[in-house]
Amino acid sequence: MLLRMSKLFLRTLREDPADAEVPSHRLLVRAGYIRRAAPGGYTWLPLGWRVYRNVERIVREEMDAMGAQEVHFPALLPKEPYDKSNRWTEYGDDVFRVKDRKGGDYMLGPTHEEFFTLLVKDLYSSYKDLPLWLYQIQTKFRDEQRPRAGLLRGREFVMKDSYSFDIDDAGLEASYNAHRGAYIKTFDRLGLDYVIVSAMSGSMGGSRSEEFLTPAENGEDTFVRCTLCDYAANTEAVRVPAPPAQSSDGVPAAHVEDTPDTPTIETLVALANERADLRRDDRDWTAADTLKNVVVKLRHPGGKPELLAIGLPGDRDVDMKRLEAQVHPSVVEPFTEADFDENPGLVRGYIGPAALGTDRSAGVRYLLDPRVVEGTRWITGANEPGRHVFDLVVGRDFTGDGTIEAADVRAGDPCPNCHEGVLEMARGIEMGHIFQLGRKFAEALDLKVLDENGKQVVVTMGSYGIGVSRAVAAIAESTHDDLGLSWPRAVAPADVHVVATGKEDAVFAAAEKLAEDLATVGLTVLFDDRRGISPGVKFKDAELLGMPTIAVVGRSLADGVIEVRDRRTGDREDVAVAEAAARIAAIARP
RNA sequence: CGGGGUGUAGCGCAGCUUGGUAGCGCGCUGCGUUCGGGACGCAGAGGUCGUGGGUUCAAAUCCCGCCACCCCGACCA
Repeated sequence: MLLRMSKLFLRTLREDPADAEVPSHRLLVRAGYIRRAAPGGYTWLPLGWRVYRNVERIVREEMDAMGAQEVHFPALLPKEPYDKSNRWTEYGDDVFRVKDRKGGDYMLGPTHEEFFTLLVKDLYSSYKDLPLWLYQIQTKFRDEQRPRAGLLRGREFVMKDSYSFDIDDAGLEASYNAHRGAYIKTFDRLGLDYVIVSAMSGSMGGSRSEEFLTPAENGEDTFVRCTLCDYAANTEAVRVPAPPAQSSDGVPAAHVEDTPDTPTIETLVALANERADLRRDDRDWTAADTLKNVVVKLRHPGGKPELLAIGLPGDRDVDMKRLEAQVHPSVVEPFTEADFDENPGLVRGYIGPAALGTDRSAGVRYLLDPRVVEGTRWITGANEPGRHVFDLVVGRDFTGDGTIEAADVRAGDPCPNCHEGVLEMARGIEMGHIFQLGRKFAEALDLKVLDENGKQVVVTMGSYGIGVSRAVAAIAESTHDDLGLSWPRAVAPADVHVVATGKEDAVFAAAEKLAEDLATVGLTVLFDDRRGISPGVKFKDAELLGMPTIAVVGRSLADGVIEVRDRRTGDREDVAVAEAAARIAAIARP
């Protein structure tokens, strides 16, 4: 394959596009790989499409290699199957909904669990047919609140989604592990650095779930990993280890104190340490001794609002993403000034457990942070302006309706796995997500098969995704340098970039021969055969475009040599003209 | 969803305060020179100034609505 730049549909930009912030977006546009066509939608140009197809091919090869079978669904999907899984409602504003001329409801598929389930139900009915692994590579649509960063978060993107169907949990575990292995091979081949982290299953329900994250400053996912053991998790999935229950023996009875002008945790702690009658003997009070009660509104998919109070140590904040992951598919809304007016039982700044709990007058569900265990003593609001309760003990003086993982996770927190190391935080781009769905969809859509005893058994499913178009951006993000893109060989739009410099016909003839020789042995060659372009421009373009090997035919041809450069390392070697093609082929196909 | 900023030629920007014939650089076309690190001269092409309405003799410029893009925020009791 020979791509002549004199004919290639390509225009590189000398300056960065103004609307692109992250490097992958900036460089893919500047280098002429993609163009924005719609909010959150991009057109692939010839070089970009070649990268995309390489990524897609690798993903497909690994799926085929593991024994999954490729199918292809429409992107335009009717409503009915989603009614049965309740996701027509649960998706809320995140999906594009359209109507046909008769007024029938459709959505542009954001994912396809229901349809895969129905397809299998349509054709299979015996345990002998399982396990079954199906996948597709499909355009998905999601009406993101804020598309950003080019291909990293678009409203239209390509995803490889696959689904496993098994007769029992052991089968699901095996299918899950098979996918996990295939993903490791896929991301290794793509040249992507990645971390496998424990994850929340989100809208899919189900149990075990892991994400493949590519570490990147511009990533949208925050994850933690242990400095000692191999624990890694998305912050949303972190389970805070609950300390052991404590004895409340010797803790004085709860007592209400006047604490004027203490609307915040800081002012409350300061006052408690200043006043002789409140001071602790052994140490100063800290924010961690206070129990903060945060009230939010939950909007359930049907539309019903519910009040939820979260009790957590005063030195922690509620992490909205963690909270939303816990309450999904309900949506969290802030508790506003107007809401306080409507709920006189809740005193702004002084909310305490006495008013909270489903059995109390305010009727607010009250969930506690796991650290707030039986026997711990707290300073908290007394439900009156300017008054707080001291020595309020969990279990003795109040209980919650349950626990919730909504407090923020911080670097330095103890590791939930080994309990010895501490957590460090990093950001990453979600490249893949695998999870065990269990029987949720099969039950909702009635996917059953006969087992060996002739009994109907609900099938258990797994669901596995790779962001194919996102991977192009993630690879660009993690491999570029100051000069431009720098593709791994496996996905580069061409194996080698042959640059002819100068004006001598002999140079262009030699470059032409080299390019053709390389193409003949099966390499894809990007050939800069443009006349009248100064060498500096060609070199800059070659670096921006990022082919892994650059062959310069120019001045040194007079000495019988061609210069071969490695884009990544910058290493240069002079190779005799006669050996150039063989040498380059050896580099490109080691 | 809230706040801020921006929208003028393919790209990057000026012009807007103070309304009066739409500009600069890059890129693009032609001719000539140059030819190993984003060359130069001369001559050109290219814009319903995001969009819809309003004010005005006159709107890129002033007012209102909408759309898009970028950034920040979303609870801290």
